[in-house]
Amino acid sequence: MSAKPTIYDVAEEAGVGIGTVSRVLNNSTNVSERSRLRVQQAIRKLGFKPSSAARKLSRQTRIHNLGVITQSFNSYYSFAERLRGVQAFLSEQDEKYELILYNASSRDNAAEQLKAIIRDAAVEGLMIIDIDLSAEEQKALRQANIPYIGVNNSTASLSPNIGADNHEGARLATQYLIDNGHRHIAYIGDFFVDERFGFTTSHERYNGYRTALETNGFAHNEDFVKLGEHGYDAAHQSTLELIALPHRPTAIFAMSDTQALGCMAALRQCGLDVPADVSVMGYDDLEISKHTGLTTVRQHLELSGRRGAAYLLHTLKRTTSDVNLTLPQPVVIPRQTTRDIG
Amino acid sequence: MSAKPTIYDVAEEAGVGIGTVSRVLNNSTNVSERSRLRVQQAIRKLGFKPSSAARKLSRQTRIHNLGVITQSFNSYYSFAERLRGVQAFLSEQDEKYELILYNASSRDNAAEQLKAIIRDAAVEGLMIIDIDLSAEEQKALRQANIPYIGVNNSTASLSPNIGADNHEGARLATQYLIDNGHRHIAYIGDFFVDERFGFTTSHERYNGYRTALETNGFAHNEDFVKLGEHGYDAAHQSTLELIALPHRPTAIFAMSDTQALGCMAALRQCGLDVPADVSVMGYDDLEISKHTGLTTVRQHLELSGRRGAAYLLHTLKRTTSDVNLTLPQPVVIPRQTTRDIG
DNA sequence: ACAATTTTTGGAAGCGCTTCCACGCCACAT
DNA sequence: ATGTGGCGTGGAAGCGCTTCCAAAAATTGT
Repeated sequence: MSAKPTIYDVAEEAGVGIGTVSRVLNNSTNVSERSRLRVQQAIRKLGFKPSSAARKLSRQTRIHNLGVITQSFNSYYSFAERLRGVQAFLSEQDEKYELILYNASSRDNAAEQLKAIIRDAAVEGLMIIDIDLSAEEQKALRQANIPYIGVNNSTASLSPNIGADNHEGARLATQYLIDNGHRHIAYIGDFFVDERFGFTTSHERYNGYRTALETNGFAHNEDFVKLGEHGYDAAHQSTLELIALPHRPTAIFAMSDTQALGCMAALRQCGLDVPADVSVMGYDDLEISKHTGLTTVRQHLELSGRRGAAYLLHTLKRTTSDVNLTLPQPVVIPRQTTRDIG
Repeated sequence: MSAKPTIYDVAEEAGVGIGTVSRVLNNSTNVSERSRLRVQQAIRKLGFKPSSAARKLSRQTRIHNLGVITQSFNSYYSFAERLRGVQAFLSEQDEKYELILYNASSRDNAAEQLKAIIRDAAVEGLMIIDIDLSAEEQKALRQANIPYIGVNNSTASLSPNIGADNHEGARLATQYLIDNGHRHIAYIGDFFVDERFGFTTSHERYNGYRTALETNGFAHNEDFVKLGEHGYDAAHQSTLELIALPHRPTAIFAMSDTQALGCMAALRQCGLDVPADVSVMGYDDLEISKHTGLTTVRQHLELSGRRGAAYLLHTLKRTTSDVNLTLPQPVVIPRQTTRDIG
C-alpha cells in the first residue's frame, strides 16, 4: 500500500466523495466545515499529493513552459546575465511561463538531456545556450515540433540563432589595441574543442584576432596564443607563460572577462602594472567589468536572453511578424586596463 | 477549428487510428513506413503538439520537479552561485529532477507566484531564496504538502532554513577591522525593509557590526551608517557621502561584495587609495572577489544551494536521516583591500 | 406543519495521452 | 488447401484530476 495515494483513496479515508476532496483541494466554497476537516485529516494521514500532471490536464489551463539548456554553468556569470534577460522578458508577458533549467555536465550529458526533453515533450520551446547541436538533434527538435533558438552558438551549425558576431567583436578588440600602438598582442582563449559542429566561440574570436593582425600586415606569433580550460585559473597560468617569454607582449586580449581578470591578477602578481606595462582587453562586458575598470567588448548578454525568449514566444504564438534575431554589433568599451603606447 | 489539435485530429487527418499516431510519436517499432509518413504529414499540417501533461499522466513516469523562487535577481551573482550548487547536487542524483525557476519582481509578485505554485501544485519541493514568507504563506505550503526550504532568509521567520549566520559574519568582519587598528568604521547596506516578517539580511549584518563595535567599547557614529538600494551604484553614492564627512572613516564595511566594489570605485575616483587611505571589507566572497583582491566574508553560497537541495530531496523521499541544515561559520578572507593601521 | 430555497454532496464524464489486447492481414511452411 | 507466426493496426481502458449536474440535506419562510 505504498502506491501513491489518489483522491479516491483520500475520499474513501475521509468517507466522502471525490468531488468533495477536489473542492477542498481547490479551496472551493460550499464545503461544510466538517467535511473539510475530515478531508484535510485524510490528506495528511495518507501523505497525499495531487499530481500536477493530472491537474494541468483536467483543468484546461495551459501553463506554458520554456526550457533553457546550457553546458556552461562554469562560465555562469555570463549565463546568469542572459538568464536575467529571459526572465525579464517573460515577466513582462501576460501569459505565465515556467522556466525550466537544464544544466548539462558534458556534451554527452547534453545530448542525453535533450533526448529526454524531446521524449517527454517537457517544454514548448527551448533555448540552447553555448551548445552546438548536431544536425540530427536539430532535426529531432523540429520533428517534435519544439521551436528552439540558439544563443551564442556557432552560427554556422545552429539555426535559428541569436548571433553574437564573435569574429567581428574580436577583430574590433584587436584593432583597438592596434590603434593604440600595440604591435605585440597575445591571445588567451579556450581550447578549440567540439569542432565537429562548427567553430567554437574561442575559435571564432581567435579568427577575429587573426583577421585584425593580418589586415594590418602584422606577423603572427604562435607563442602569443595560449589556449586552455575556460576560466580564471587557466588564464592566470597562461599569462605567466606569456610573461616568461623573451619578448613579452605589450597587450593581451582575453576571450572573456573572467579570463582577463585572471590575466590581470597574474600580471600584478609579477609586479607588472596594468596598463602601464601591459594592456589587457576582455570580452563580454559582464557587470563586474564596469566595476573593475576592465576594457572589454560589450556583447549584450542580457539582450541576447531577451531576444531569444521573444523569438520563442513569437514562434509559439505563430505570429508571423518578424523577430529581430540580430544583436547590435559588439563594441569596444574603453576603460582603464588599456593604454595608448603609440 | 483553431482549437488545439489532439491525436484524434491527427489520426483522422492521417486516416489511421490513434494508436498508430501514438506509436509514431514515440518512435515505436511496428509502424509501416507508409503510416509513419502519413502521420508525420498530418502532424505537420495541423501543427500538432503533444500535451506534456497528458503524456506525463498516462505514461506513469513520475518526473520530479523542484522550484526555486527568488526575488533577488538583482543581486544575481550570488543567486547564480547558489543555483550552481543546486544544479550540481541535482545532477549527482540518480533520479531526474527538473528545476523550475520563479523570479519575483517584487514582494507582492512573489506572493502571487507562490499562490500560483500552490494552486497548480507545480512543484514537489520549493527553495525560497531571499524572500521571507509570512506565517500564512508557510502554512499554505505545508497544507499543500509541498516541502520547502529557505535560503538566506531571516532565520526567525522562515523555517526550515539554511542559515547563514549574518550577525556573526558581520561581527567577525568588523572585529577583523578593529583588530587591524581601525576605530572609525562605516557600514554600507540595504534599507531595512520588510521587517514585518523578521530581520532583513542587511539589518542582521548591521546588528553584527554594532555588536562588534559595542563589544569593543567604541562609540557608534550614526553618520557612518549608509543605507540605500542594493547594488553597486547606491554604494558608490553612499561612499561619496562618507568621504565628504569632516572625519571620514578609515574603513568601510559593505554588506555585499557588489557594494564593496561600488565603494572602492568611488574611493579611487576621489583619488583615495585602497587600502592605503581607506580599507574596504565586503561580504559574500563571490568568485569575482578573489579576482579583485577584495577582503570579504566567505559565506558558502554554493554550499547553501547544495544543502538546500539535499534537504528537499531527503524530505521528498521521506528519509528520516537528518540533513545538515547549518552552514560552516562565515569566515573572513583577508585579501588586499584592508590594511593594518594599528 | 409544509413548501421554497439554498447549501452540500456524490459521482459520471472528460481532459489528451499511452498501453494493451484482439483482430486482420500477409508470407511462409506444411 | 490449411496451418502458423509475426507484423500492423484500431480502439477500449485507464492515468488522476476538475467540472458539471442532479440529487440529498439543511435552512429559511409561511
